[in-house]
Amino acid sequence: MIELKFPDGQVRDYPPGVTGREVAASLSKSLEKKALLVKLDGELLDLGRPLERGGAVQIVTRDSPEALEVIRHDTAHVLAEAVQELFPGTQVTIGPNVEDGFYYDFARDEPFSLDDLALIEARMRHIVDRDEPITREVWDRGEAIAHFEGIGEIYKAQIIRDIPGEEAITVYRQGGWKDLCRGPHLPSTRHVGKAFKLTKLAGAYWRGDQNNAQLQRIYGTAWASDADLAEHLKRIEEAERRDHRKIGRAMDLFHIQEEGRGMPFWHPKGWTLYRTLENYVRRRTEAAGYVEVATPQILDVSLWERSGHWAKFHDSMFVSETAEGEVLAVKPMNCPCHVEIFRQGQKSYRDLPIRMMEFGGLHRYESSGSLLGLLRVRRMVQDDAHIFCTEAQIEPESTAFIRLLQQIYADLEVELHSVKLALRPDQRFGSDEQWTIAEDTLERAANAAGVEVERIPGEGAFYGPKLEFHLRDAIGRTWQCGTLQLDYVLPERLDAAYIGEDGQKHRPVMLHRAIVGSLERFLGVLIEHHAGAFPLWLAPVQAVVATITSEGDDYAGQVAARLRRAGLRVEADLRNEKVGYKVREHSLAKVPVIAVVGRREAEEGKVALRRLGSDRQQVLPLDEAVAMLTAEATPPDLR
RNA sequence: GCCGCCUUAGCUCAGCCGGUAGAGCGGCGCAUUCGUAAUGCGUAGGUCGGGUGUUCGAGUCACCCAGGCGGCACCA
Repeated sequence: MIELKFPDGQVRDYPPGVTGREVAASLSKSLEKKALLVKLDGELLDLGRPLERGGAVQIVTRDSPEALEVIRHDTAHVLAEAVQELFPGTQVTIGPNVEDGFYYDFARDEPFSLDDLALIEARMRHIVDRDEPITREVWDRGEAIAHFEGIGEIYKAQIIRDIPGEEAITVYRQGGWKDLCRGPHLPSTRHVGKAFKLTKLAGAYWRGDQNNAQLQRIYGTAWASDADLAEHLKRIEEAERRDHRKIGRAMDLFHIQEEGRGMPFWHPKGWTLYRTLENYVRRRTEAAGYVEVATPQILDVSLWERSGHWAKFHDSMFVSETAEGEVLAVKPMNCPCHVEIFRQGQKSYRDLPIRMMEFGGLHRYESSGSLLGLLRVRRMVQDDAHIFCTEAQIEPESTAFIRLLQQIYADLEVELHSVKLALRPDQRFGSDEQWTIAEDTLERAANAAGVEVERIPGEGAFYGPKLEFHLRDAIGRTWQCGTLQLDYVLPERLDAAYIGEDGQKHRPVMLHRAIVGSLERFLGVLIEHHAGAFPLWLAPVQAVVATITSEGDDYAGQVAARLRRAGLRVEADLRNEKVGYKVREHSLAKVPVIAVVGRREAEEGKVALRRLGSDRQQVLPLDEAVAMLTAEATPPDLR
């Protein structure tokens, strides 16, 4: 007998080989009906899988998060079956889950069309209705390869070849259709349900390598219930309305045109926002002990050759040749320039750390397909700084940096999505010991600032590991904004040195760091995060003074002048329009405060304030309103 | 760069099977002075991303190019 322990603490004996289904049935008829999977000691198994040993057992039903993952994965299988029924000759490859859904990559010469998606969805529903039992089989490796090659599934055969020798090869039979899969799966296709939708069509490379064949990826979303699906679709729709490109146009912040792909034109309001952010970051950074510098936009290629960037990145640099035959490269990053400033004169260990900051305008020739609004551009300004320090200063400087970043993100009310630690890449400089120390130092520094990091192998820069601070856009894509990178290489290549306590020359360590990253990208995220409704201190237009009739014009002018003198960005709306119309218009333009003045306010020396998103009014004496708004419009670091 | 889709007035979008373009908002003009998310009337805007082809005739079909979007790849 094997001993199974249930979540409620109950322990029961069962014969070895009992299935999850039988266990569920032994508890209650209704549980047997609802059961989808069984969990044994944390491992999720098919309901029909014989249990050979005892342990903590749990019957998993539709409403559990684990079941949802399996539902999504099974929906991908149903998708694959439907595609192969409809389009014979199409090869299947892989179909993993992603956030909120799944995808499946197919190899087929002819591309799928959007119309095909509807067709495929209909067939998927049909397969769900057919209620095909899903069963697990363990196959011999050689037979499995022969089978999949025999039916022309070369990708599946390839996958089997790459499965480590000790692992079992499992094939799931779904009606008459078979797929190689680790599982687990639902008992039958009926349980997949119909709360799914195919959402997008895309190209994707086999094994993520652009040298390989391009496959066709179909994305879908799947949920445990129709209500969940509907809610998800609604969320997506709402998120799309927060798209910074739409809001940017509606608020007249910026535009991008064909002749300057990836190079935003900032309009007056957008530029006000931009400068407000820039000045805020500048103050916080200076207060943290940085010095600001400015360096050339375009430099002789020899500097980039010395730094090593020319060899590695010249394909993504803008280059110009002069009439005299010099080759100049537009700077893609500031690091070498900062090293050159460091190298001027002689530096002592007493000077370190030197924290050198620049709002550096950069140009990078990013691939055409990667450009995206403000989030991926070819022209950007980074809040770029380099900290030249000693080995011993790396950790405290790193921790201080992360604290500064946390402070700034908190002030801007954005939420950090994740922090990644990009570890040594295959091609790199430096010894393994050096890398181990560098990686561990960054992680310790992060932990000291209360940040948990996610280690990602192979993603580091060639000169050192990096911490990446990721934010999310409206539809959930993540974007690296802040970064902290450890670099032993560039000081060496560009011969940066300081005189140590011992009177000898030493190499400083260089920390590359940015908090908002590129102002363009950060503003893109910020616009989406706030849906254009910025906190008062950031809003490009902070208040509009709106009259009700022309009799309020004089007083409105005085109110606007008072607010402007107090430093607020204010517009007066004296147009001959109904006040309701003005309120609507400025609300749509996301102006945080509308100050309505009519005869009453004029007579009493007051203003009626209306906040964006609220329909209540606050009637205040002008002095009080000015004091209140001024306080609120003060950037967080100046309060 | 690769795959797919899209590209019509300032904006958002409609234009079926090919017969030389419509709406709403916005703009402009006039009237209206009206207390918190759209006052009424009038009026001007486009040759349909660019090009080539098919056709008696193309926004509508085909092809090429460009840009945008969703992915993939890339991201110092």
